[in-house]
Amino acid sequence: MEVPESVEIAWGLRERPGKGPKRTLTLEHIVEAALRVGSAEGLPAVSMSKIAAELDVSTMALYRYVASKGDLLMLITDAVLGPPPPLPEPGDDWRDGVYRWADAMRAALQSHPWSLRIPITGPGLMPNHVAWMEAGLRCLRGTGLAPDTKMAALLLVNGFVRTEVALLADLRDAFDASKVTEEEMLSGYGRSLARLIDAQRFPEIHELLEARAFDMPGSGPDDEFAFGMERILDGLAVLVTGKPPA
Amino acid sequence: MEVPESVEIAWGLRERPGKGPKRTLTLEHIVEAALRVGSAEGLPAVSMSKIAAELDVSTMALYRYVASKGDLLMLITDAVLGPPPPLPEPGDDWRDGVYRWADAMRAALQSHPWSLRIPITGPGLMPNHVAWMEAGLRCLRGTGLAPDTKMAALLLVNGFVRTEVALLADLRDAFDASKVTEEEMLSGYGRSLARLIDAQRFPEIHELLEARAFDMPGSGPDDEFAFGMERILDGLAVLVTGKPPA
DNA sequence: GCTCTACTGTTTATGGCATACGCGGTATTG
DNA sequence: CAATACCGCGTATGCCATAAACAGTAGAGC
Repeated sequence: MEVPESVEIAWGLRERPGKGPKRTLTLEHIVEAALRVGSAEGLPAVSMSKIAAELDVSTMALYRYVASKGDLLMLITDAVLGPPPPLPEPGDDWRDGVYRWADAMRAALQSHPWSLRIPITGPGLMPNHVAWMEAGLRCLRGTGLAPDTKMAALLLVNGFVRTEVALLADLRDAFDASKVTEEEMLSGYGRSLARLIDAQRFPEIHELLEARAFDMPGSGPDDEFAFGMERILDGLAVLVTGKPPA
Repeated sequence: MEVPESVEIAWGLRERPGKGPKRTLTLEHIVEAALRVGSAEGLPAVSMSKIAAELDVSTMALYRYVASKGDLLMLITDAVLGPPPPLPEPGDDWRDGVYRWADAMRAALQSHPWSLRIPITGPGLMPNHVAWMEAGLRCLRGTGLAPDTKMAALLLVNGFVRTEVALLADLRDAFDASKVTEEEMLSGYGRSLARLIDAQRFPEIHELLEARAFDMPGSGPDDEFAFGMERILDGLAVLVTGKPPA
């Protein structure tokens, strides 16, 4: 019944009676400006004033296009996601399909990591969100899973991708601020831990530190993403075939 | 090297020279007050003024205890998590252990869901965070996984739990606002989707809606959590034993 | 053509926020 | 007793989102 206004606008369900003066902006221009601000200065800088300044327009002008800042943020999340990757061919392996789907999502989010700090206010109803959902479901077509199981599986993957990108981005700019190279990010965390922990109370972590688990250069963010995805896909494979994934 | 100040305080590494007047507050009192405000009015209401008012103290007094609001938010996330559940016995099944670990975390987060909107600013260094990590590692002791693999596994589970609780909380208060019962939450989403979608462009979602996947009362949030956990655990089991999980 | 009217972008105002700064007071240390 | 170092507070600054009132503009109907 009550779909938020910005959602209806995004789907083109609101027609404008062309009465008054011509509009100087479009929703797309506004969202683009917001993306520029966010990329340059992070989410806290994404204020109505900054966006308006970017467009050489007064702050309040934006409210002719958007009902509230929250609505604009919803539009931003949709724009960041962008359209989903091409759909898989009918004969393709579902595993490859889901992996590619997740990886494409990762790439999209990673190009605007600050946007992950936007508080989610509900399940996605925006066009790109729905299109991604459709694409994900298509990847799972051959699995024979029940419809709600497919949804749950996609939610699982989606959550993983978001968490992964957010965590990496946080790590990155936490240690960016400390003028450390990317390679030292993890080892910096290890050293911080080592300073706080004593071996008696935290034997497992101590062991981890002894094993230099945080200094290993071999395991970058890409490997971590691949690791998580393989675990999830293995878990789904058990459900699909009842067999181990070879 | 440079551990944030609030982290050092939380670990008790800052000793106070007892010179001046007695302190009227403690960090714990402040955090408790913040939790009360958050629980009552949500994260946006958690402002320094509101917390100070809750304690009958001026706003600026809080800054004698906390370097910034961000630091206070870190303390809040740690308090919400609380101490981890009891460690598993040496002979226990790792699967049960991890599930219980995740479920305990879910319970902790669910009692303060608003706190999940606090932006994470890096890997956890606070006492409870570290204690939970230790507990999780202990659950994985019998698996024989490599140390960094264990970490990756815990991160995977942790991300899932957080995402799941956050999503559920968002759904809940999105539809709370629309004066709808909890049972109608999902079906309300289904109806919104149905209004926006056409069957040609979104055949898979259309099919999902036809199958009434959003109206099924049988699949509540608990089942969804269990589903995700079982998938992840199955995926890990493949890694641990090289065999399917029965 | 003219007027009406809905729509445009703008200015100004309000109330909230985090926090920098400096004050007078207080309890411990020498 | 005096010095010191810390306490809690009041004030002030500069952001922020957004409500309200305003003057200009262009299409609709005549």
